[in-house]
Amino acid sequence: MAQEVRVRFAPSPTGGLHIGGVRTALFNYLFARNQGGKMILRIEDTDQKRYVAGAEKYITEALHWCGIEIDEGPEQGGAYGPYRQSERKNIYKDYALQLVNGGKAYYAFDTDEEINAMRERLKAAKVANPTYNSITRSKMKNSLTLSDDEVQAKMAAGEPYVVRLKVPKKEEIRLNDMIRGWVMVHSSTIDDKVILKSDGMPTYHLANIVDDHLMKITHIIRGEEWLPSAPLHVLLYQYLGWEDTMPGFAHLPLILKPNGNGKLSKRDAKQGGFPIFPLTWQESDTGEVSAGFREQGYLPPALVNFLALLGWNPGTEQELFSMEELIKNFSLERVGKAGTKFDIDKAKWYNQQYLKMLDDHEIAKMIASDLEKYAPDYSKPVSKIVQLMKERVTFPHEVVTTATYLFDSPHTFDEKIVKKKWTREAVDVLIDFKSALEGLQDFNSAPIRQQFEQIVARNEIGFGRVMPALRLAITGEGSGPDLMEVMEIIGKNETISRIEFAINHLNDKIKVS
RNA sequence: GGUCCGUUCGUCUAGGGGUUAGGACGCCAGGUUUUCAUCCUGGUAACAGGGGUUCGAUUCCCCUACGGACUACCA
Repeated sequence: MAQEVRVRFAPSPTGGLHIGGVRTALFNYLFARNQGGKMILRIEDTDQKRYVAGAEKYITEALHWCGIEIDEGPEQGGAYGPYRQSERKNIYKDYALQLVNGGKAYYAFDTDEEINAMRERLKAAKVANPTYNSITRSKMKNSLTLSDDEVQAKMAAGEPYVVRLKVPKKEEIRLNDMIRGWVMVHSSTIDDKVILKSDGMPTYHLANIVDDHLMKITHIIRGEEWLPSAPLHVLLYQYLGWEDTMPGFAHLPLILKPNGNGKLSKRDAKQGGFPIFPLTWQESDTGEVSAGFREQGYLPPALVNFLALLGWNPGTEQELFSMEELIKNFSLERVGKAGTKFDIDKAKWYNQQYLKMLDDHEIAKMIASDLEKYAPDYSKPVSKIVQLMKERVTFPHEVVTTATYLFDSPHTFDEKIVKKKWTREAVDVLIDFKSALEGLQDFNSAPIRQQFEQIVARNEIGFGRVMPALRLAITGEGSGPDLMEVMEIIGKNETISRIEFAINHLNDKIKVS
């Protein structure tokens, strides 16, 4: 029987979850579900200096909002916990020790100053890439150069030390990435990475390998930024004797700036006026707020669909995928290699598509708070407004914000439209139309339209020459949804008084010609 | 600088030794003597460059250019 697929999303709780992280989580999730496997959430909080309170909660909430379900994690528990690395501190130390005892790692006592001095020395000697490595370690203060007694004495004296991996001098390290194929690196280009810090915490490299092994992770799906250190991780698997159960690697392409070069950043989001965080995130120290997709009105399935197609494609011409369809169709083979630019227009398009699929009453629920804000006294059925507006907006709140004239008479009139469309002939028809409305009993869109058509015909004028003026009078704008519906919604009295007001107010602006 | 990864319309991408190089977003035009939006139809627009291999290369190989990531006791 094939082994159960187990993947993990392993963020570091150092702040809000970036959209790239969400996509990584999503791809892990899709792969896991596609394979009938498990999705594990592991919190990588080994750096106490960068720990941000609230970040873990944010991550959990964000994943939940996106519909990414966690099978095992800090909240759910599971057979391989704990799922926070800070709570696993002792485990790592044992493995570090095992590596030292097996001659695969060593203690190092060098201070920052000593390491810097070494780098300066090498730089002066024109060494291309000065690092703590198989060559330089012989000149440093570590358990390879010091006698056992000296090492013991230092440790007994409480001198701080780290554990460094003893990377071989000349060896080829290969790994078969599921997306990129074979990648080969010479060990001489890898430095003797610190695997256990002086505070007793592991670095990413050790913690990652140990946890993935202990948690029986079968596939490591992560961002491309990890590709350069992947060979180091392979080496670690070899040294720990876990090579035969080493997980498969899949390094995802990065998400890049929409225009220009480099990877997507908070700055781009600010400048472009679009979110890159799933939920709004506020920096606890600076108070800086980053907009969230959720708060901007993006629908989770739209974001998920957009993100899934950022780097992956189904190989067909289908564009719209529910989570179930994504799960069914997902495969790592169809993930691209090249970095992808972030295109918010496409995200908006997806949102529009999903918004249209929503029931009116669902949208009505979503805009309740907006309605409260813009029209607290509004008492008519919201479903009418939703019906009228939903096909023309991208975000739920726009149902309210782009049609404020549904709740309040216009305060201003679009100057350009006034200049072009507020004509003598149109105003004359409007006067006629107004008095006709006064006698109209059944004030619904159909009879209103009928009335309007009759008057237009009677005046022997084109529909299009009056309509813009009427719209201007009713809404103050030059464009919008079906006007007859708008008049029905605002009601007879309001309609008449708006037409009246416009005629008086714009009297001296009538276009003659 | 070094190591590694990458490069098809403006963007996301399909394809793959012989194709009118396909789709989507965006943009433009038409349907529309009622605008805007939706919708439908159509249009615009791409194989980074140079060498090979081959009857034939966008596809395979090499080089160059460009882009990206990494190069911490951060993940």
